[in-house]
Amino acid sequence: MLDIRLIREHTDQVIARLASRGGEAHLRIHDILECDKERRSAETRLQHLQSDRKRMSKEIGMRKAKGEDTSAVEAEVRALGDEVSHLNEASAKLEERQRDLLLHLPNLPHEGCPIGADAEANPELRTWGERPAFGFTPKSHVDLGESLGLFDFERAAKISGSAFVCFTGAGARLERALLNFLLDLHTRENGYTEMGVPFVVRPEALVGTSQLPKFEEQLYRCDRDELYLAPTAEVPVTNLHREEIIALEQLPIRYAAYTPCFRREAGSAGLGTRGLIRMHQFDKIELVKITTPEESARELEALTADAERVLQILGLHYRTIELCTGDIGFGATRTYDIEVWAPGQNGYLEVSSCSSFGDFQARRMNLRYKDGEGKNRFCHTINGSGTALPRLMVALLETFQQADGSVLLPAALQPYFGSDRIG
RNA sequence: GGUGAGGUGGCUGAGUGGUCGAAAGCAGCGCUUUGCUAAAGCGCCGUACUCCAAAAGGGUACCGGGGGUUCGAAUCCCCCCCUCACCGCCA
Repeated sequence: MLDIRLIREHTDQVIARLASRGGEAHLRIHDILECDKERRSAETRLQHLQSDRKRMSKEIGMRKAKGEDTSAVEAEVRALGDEVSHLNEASAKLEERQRDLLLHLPNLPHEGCPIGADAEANPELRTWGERPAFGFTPKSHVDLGESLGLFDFERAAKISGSAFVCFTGAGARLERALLNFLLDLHTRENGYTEMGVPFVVRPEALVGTSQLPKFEEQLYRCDRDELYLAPTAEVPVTNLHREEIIALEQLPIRYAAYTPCFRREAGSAGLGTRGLIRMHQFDKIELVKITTPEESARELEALTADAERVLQILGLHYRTIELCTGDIGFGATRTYDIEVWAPGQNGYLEVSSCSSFGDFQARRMNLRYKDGEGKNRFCHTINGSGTALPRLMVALLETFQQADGSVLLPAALQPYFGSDRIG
């Protein structure tokens, strides 16, 4: 959520930066300012009336204590009370409208965020490793999975519908090995605290991290209980500290958490295709940081490096790109995507999206810290996948497949999997 | 799911329908005293919004959340949420 004062005082810059996203968000600024103006004027009038009422009521109290008759004043205040409640209602409505407008407004892209219309304009920042060469035509993970018995899409569809998977035998073990490997890496070597969080969350939490109110159709909802299935661990983990004021010494907070992620993927391209690349449910390790404005840029770089390290240790070729203003997510102010090479797809797959949100989420969830001068300020929040599991598995299987159809696992994974190869 | 107890400022903890944004203590900040430490004394010490060009300074709201009664609610009434305890059910 953007600060209404920022919008009020730097209107032109806000409009310009929102416009750089494309879309129509910047066109709503005018309405928001109008609403703000109306709201403040209503509030001021209301406060004057309340002040009068308060003063007169006190007077009634004092005069009653002296045994004087107060019926005339009481009638006067009663009339005032009606006016107060009307104005109060009007002012509350305006405030709600303003909040709703602000909640639908995306974050401002960071000054350093490259300007561009769409994904085509995302600059590549760096690559690591090289595309593996094969003496044969590399297979897709779908074919490898079939011949090695790693997963079963048909039976998953039988129980849950399309775009779900059932990991079987060695596939299930590989999934579990990856989870443990990733959590151990981030907690033992990269300095994150492991968290095990609920997978089902209240709407407020989703408003906090900005999946709601705008992206409701992407979420699985449990109507009876007003709960949603978490689309990413970002939601439960970042919201752990909502409504809190954190002591400066406790920052930065760094969490790593495993959760399954549930996404309806309404309208997504590629949902119908077979394979592990886009599913309604998938496992992910998420890295979340809560920090100060001063440290947030550095912490984003460090978090991105922590995610990249996963691919380096596994020996997987990848590239890191930065999302341009036209492609960056709703709440993000700056985003790096890490894309791993998948030979069977002959293309890169996004396995991690590392973003800084500035104080955008913190404002929504009222997450603050006490600075050196004892002032309460909004925190900055950062998160990124470290990493998504199915696509990592795709890259592993496709990269390390052998001519005989088996898959040789990287050394770091072998103790977790309990063997050096599949098949 | 049932019953009971409770939710007050950073913490502990008072609070009569009226002058309560809220006693007191602790913690924190500043000053004084002291050779230093300790101690004592005095003062300051919530958040959000809003008015004023800004500062200074006003104002309003907030005692878990939302409604209601009243001229006036932390205090009375209703609904909800949360915490704790016990019971039931259950992995």
